[in-house]
Amino acid sequence: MKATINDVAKQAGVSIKTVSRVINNETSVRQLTREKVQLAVDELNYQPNLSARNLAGAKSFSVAYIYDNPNAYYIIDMQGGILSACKKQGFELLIHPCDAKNENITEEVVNMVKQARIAGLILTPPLSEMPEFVKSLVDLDVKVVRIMSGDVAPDELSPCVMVNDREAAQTITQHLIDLGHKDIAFIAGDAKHMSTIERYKGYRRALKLSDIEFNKSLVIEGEYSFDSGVSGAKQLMSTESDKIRPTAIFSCNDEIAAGALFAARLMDISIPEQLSIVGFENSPFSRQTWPKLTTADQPNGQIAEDAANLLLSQVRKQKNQVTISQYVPKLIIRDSSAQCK
Amino acid sequence: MKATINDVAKQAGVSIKTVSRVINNETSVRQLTREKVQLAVDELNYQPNLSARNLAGAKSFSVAYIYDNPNAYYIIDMQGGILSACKKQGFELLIHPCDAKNENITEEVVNMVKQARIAGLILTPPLSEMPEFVKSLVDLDVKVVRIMSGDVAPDELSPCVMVNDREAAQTITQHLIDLGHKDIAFIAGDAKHMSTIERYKGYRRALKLSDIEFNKSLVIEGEYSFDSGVSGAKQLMSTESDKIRPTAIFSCNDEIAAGALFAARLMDISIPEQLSIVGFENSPFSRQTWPKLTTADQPNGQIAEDAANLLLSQVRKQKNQVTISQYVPKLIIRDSSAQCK
DNA sequence: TAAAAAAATGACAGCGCTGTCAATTAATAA
DNA sequence: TTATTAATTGACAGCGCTGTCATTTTTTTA
Repeated sequence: MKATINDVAKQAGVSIKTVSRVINNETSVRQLTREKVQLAVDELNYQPNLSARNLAGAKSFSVAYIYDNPNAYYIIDMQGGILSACKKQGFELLIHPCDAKNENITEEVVNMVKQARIAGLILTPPLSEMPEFVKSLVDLDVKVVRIMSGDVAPDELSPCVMVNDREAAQTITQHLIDLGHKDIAFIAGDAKHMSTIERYKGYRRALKLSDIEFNKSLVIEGEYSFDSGVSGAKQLMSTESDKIRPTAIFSCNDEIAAGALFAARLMDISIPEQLSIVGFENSPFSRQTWPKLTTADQPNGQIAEDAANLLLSQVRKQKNQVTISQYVPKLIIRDSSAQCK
Repeated sequence: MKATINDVAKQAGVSIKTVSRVINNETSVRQLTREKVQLAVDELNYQPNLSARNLAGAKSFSVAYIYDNPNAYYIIDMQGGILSACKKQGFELLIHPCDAKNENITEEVVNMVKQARIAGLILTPPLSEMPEFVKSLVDLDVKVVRIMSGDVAPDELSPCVMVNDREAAQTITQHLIDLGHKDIAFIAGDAKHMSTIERYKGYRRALKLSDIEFNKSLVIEGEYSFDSGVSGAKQLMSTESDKIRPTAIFSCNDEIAAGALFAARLMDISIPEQLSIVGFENSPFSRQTWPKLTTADQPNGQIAEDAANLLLSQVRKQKNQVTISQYVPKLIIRDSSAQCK
């Protein structure tokens, strides 16, 4: 039924070993031979059997995506991107959801890597931001690529694809400043997340560059949740006598922004007329609020595919082809931000 | 390093074939022998090599989840449930996102099934609701289990796990009726989706059972989107002279409900005082609106695990163990529905 | 032109398991 | 008890591929 390496060898008039060499892109095959084999491969629509390869070979053709993230859209996008890269290169993708807070997570993942003879791993936050965990994996005989928040890799543990939240946050804050806002509040996400820290840094830098005095009372600690946005905005917009009320709020993600939006409405503050609110992430969410959120978008699928390609080139010990290793989320101006009056 | 079947055989003092029999749970192994082998398996923490099994055996240990659904939360839940069942039974899960509207989808999936020697497939809406597509797959040498909306399987093509949207919709409508509502509107999701049809049926039945006259002008055709909710609600609540304005809206899912919620607020209609709005699905979404949505919840992870277990028992040709094959989403009363005044 | 070195190719074992079928052992019938 | 049948076990090939190493062919050097 399905063509095997034997069929190809016969068709091309060479030994199966030569076919193997061609499909593995090894050197030391004459150009002419290579073409003959390639022709047979195409004619028979031959695709090597993954099980056989994994069984016979020293290296494996399986990589895994380990994830723990409450944001399903993020995961799906990432997964799709990784899968796309794997498919193109004839690799198989295993997925492994897990709980970053679980004490035994390292053991769990190490076991799974050994058990399934996994050649490479892709890690996204928060897992990619756990150095001990990453270390344990890198020490294994497995390649790792991390997707992280920041401008450069924080260490040498593994190659990284960076998402420059800082710069994006600076841009989005600048957008508010350009609209004439001076009293710009910041509702933070989980303090432990790199993305929160980076976005905060970008916010601060934008203020500084425009010589706007930083006001600590405008910064609210929070977490990446709707409720955090609600309570944050309430706190910020309360009409206590001596407090500065912001004219704009930078929410650390769209969920927080949505919460802030609602709080505002509860308090009869019209958006964006009386208050500008911006989010971050461009989740589907941000298009379903009213008004639609100004936010920052990152091409998660693309980032993931990039990371996967990077991983696969590692696994195959190819010379690293050029890789864009930093992405800057892009400002998307929608309806929740407006000129400061 | 990792224990193989040979190690186990040596340790247990039997042939590898006998070990194979034990791990495959075949009959015709003496109880005593079975225990000896099991002991060795446990001691060595032996786990059979999937690649070898797939290569050697007639049957494969890979199943796939084919999906096309805009709702990432749904996919992630399903995926998690399936994965959990697979892991427990030593199967491998491949995932395959695809586009149901793609003309070549059948060919694409058939190829992938053949290529990867897949033993079984899980299908969710909308793919599970495409009879031709399902037929093509069933004709292959592959088991299929579908998750669908309805009370009983619509055909004999494959086993199904049913989600009884109709009954749930009836319950949720009844909830509105119990609150004194009589003019209950219905904003539909995509007309092609079984779930829309079923939910509509449930809505109609509830009205009928309470002898409430059905009013066609209270039914709005729509799709599963926020915008559909916005425009639907606007249309329903417009103050044209001769139209009946509903006191409650049944939205076909939470996204529509969120849209309706916003439209209501735009029109200065307070929820739930002047208008009750209910959703369906219990998406994370529904907790992030204000007020929080009354909705119907289905345990997607559980449903998926169920479906996967059903599939695996098929694949392994075991006698079907008992399976719950119908789930009824459960009413969750939150803040968006209240007594009719 | 012959010898040495390098490049290209192939023969073959074996990865860890399952399927087939033969051999052994236990259970039952005569 | 012995013959017959059934239950249990094992020997061995082979799934489709890669790794090793030997062989052949080509290229380079003397």
